[in-house]
Amino acid sequence: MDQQTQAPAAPTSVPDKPTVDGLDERWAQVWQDEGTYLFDRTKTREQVFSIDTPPPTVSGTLHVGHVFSYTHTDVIARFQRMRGREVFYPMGWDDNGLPTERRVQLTYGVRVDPELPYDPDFSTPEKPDPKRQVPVSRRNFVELCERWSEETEQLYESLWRRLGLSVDWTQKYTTISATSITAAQRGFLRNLARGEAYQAEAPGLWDVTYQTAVAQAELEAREYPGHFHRIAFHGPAGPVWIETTRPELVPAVVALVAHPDDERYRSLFGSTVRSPLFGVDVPVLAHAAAEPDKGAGIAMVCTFGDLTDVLWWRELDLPVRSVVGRDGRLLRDTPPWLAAEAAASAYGGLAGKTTFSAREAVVAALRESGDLDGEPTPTQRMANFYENGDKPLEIVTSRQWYIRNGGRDEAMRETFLARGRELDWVPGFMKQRYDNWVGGLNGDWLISRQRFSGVPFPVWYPLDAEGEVVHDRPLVPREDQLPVDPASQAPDGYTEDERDQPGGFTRDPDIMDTWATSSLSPLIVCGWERDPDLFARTFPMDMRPQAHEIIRTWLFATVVRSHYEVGGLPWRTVVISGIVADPKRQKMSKSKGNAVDPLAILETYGPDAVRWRAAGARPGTDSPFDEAQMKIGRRLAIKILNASKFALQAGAQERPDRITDPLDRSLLAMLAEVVREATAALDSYEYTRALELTETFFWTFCDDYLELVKDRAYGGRGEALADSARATLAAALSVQLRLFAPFLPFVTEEVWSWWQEGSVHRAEWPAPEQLTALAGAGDVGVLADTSVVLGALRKAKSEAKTSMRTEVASATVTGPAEALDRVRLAAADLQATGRVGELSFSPSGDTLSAAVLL
RNA sequence: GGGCGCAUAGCUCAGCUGGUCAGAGCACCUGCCUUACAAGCAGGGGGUCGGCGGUUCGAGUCCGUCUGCGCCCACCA
Repeated sequence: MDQQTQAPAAPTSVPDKPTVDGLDERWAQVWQDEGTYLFDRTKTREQVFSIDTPPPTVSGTLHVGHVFSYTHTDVIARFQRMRGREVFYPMGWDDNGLPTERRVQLTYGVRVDPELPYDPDFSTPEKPDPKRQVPVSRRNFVELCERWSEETEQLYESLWRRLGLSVDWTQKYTTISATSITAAQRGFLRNLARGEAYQAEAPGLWDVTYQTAVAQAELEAREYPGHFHRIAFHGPAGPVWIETTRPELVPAVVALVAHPDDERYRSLFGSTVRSPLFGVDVPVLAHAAAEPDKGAGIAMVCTFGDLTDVLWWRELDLPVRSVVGRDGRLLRDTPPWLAAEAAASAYGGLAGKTTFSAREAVVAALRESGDLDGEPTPTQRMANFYENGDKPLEIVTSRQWYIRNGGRDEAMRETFLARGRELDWVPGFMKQRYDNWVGGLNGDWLISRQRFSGVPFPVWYPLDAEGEVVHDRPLVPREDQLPVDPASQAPDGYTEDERDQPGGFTRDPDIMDTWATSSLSPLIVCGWERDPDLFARTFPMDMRPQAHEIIRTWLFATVVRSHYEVGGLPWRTVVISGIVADPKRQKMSKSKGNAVDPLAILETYGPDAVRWRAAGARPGTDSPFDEAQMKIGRRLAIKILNASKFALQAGAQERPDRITDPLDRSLLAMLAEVVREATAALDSYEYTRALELTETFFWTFCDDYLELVKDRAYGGRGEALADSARATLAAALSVQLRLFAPFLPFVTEEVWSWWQEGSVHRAEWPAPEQLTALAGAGDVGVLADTSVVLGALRKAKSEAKTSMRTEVASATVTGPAEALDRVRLAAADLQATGRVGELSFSPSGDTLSAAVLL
């Protein structure tokens, strides 16, 4: 215990009218000037608490949901810092990839035309028109992405400073920085060298709007209106009717498939039927994945209409007959299997059409040929969409890069499920999401995107004498050459003039998906391969806070990458935040127009109030946003100012040897228990409980203890008893300010500055042992029972509709003898507070109460 | 269709391993200018803990089941 034994000078800087307004700007500045939250990298791994903060994407805006979840993390960070851990708490911005591109397209009204040359004098359109986007060169576009990112990042940082996040801003990172690119390329090269990354040409989900492949984790199933069409195929024994929602794919048919046990079609298995309009002969096959009660029970397999088609194509060894191109239109050239005159002419009317208008054309032709039975019947079906797209995904065959994640390997999947079990999940049930996702993977992780802004694959390919790309001999840089831009740098052994020449080289055209970079966030921030000393002090990290909707992406991908690079988990604990909904329980989003601007809320109520409300939302629990709640937090902050002012003006002094009064000791015994429980709660990330405990105690402290002790502290019963009260006030205030500090950093810092040295945020977290030592044999029951009697006195006055200053002629306390003994210990304080003339005690019954005569 | 979560006062939520657990805050009502705070203080009313079964001496608290709500995943014939 390092309590002072001499009385310190009386506090002199307590304002007459304390206010919470303006505290945020003042203290944010001080913390920055003093470097209060700078990370001390001389500390060892055991002394460090490291946090893998989610980098918000700069493609959007920060809303109240972000404010809540980042506050949760900050509460933990502040707690750990006060407990003596050196907190490694960097902040990142995700300015990489397609989301940023989308944002830039919309904001500036531009689109990339890779053919255009760079225009150094380009300026964005005055009034962006999403319908008529201005074509710009790739380099101009990437510059616009950077410009957007920088502007947004500054806004984000100022909001976080305003909120009081205790991040070390010197550790800031972005996902498109040279450091991040280097890490992403290094990680990829190592995955490639170890065989964890591979390239394959295969059918995959494709967004025709953005013209890029899309990963399983970015899918979203949505309802999509369509029509069932009943269409005839022609067999030896007459027509075979199938139902389809995609008649435009009839030219791509490769087979009909029914369930092997389906009596209706059993006789057809092995035979051949002819497609309508195009007259292509296709086999009728049996496969267990066919569902007899879906549609007609026999399905038209087109390569490719959906993922089931891909399954049948693979398992039944069917040919590829793609008709939908990357732009979502039917191929302009007539495919070879439609070379016959009638087929070619039928296809001629479809070539170059969108799938939508091709469908209309095919339906008209089928109707005319008599191969359509009845009229199409409307249906709602589920279709896969890219989560940011608005057209259903097509399946297109393309060459892509993958990282093995267990999606095609049972044993590996089990490995990653085991990693999930090693991880400490808060709350525990969120692990289910991870298990569900990993268990349901149906392919490896697609990491390549056919886009412009992002981390390029550090890969070139040789071109043979005919100028054909030799994909199976990729050329890669050495790690010490990273980061590389294969679009402007030539691989070793080649010169730039050999680019795209026969016998020369070409670059890999793709960039990595943003998750391929952000999945390395723990490695990037901890200095993997860049700063081994930092890495040793910070990795594996202690905590990953994140939202539950990105368990399948960010969390899982990070586990995969870390497993490959270091053979272990990237962090010990993941803390999943809930969602902030509007008062009607709708999820907040900008598109719904119900998103609340966090800056306005911060300005109205102050950051402490907003943080208080945020801390009321437990991990993993969704919480409605209710502005009325902010007022309560604000009131708490004001109360802390006023109560502290009173305690200090009453002469609070840290003199532990003076604490002798039973009521004082009772208070400290009670507080010791609060500290014990609050600390345990915070240790297990239950910050809400810690706040509740602290707050409940604080209100008892204000309403009962401060009132009971007022007279004595002012010297009403002599200096010795006054000193006991003053020393108790000092101890209790000091401890409570520290308990509140993680939640209400501004107001606690303000009060701390009135009478203490340094920052409360670098002060030592209170220990229950220190308080129990001060409390001695203090009995929590003394204050508790005295409060009961005080309540009876107040009730009597309240019911008499009279002032609390009213004199009480006499009061008789009744109850169990032990309780009466406890109240006796505080009788003098009770009498002074309640203005009780005659106080008597009469043991009876087992309920403590008081008969009051005004 | 598979999984997870939630259902306790008008509102937002606590109630951990079953026995002072029927609570808190807000809202509401009634009072009080009490020199820390009127953006305050004191007091008060208000719930058969979603329904139905079961285990138990005893169940918001455990089990089953049903209903409703939310989320994650799957679902293009």
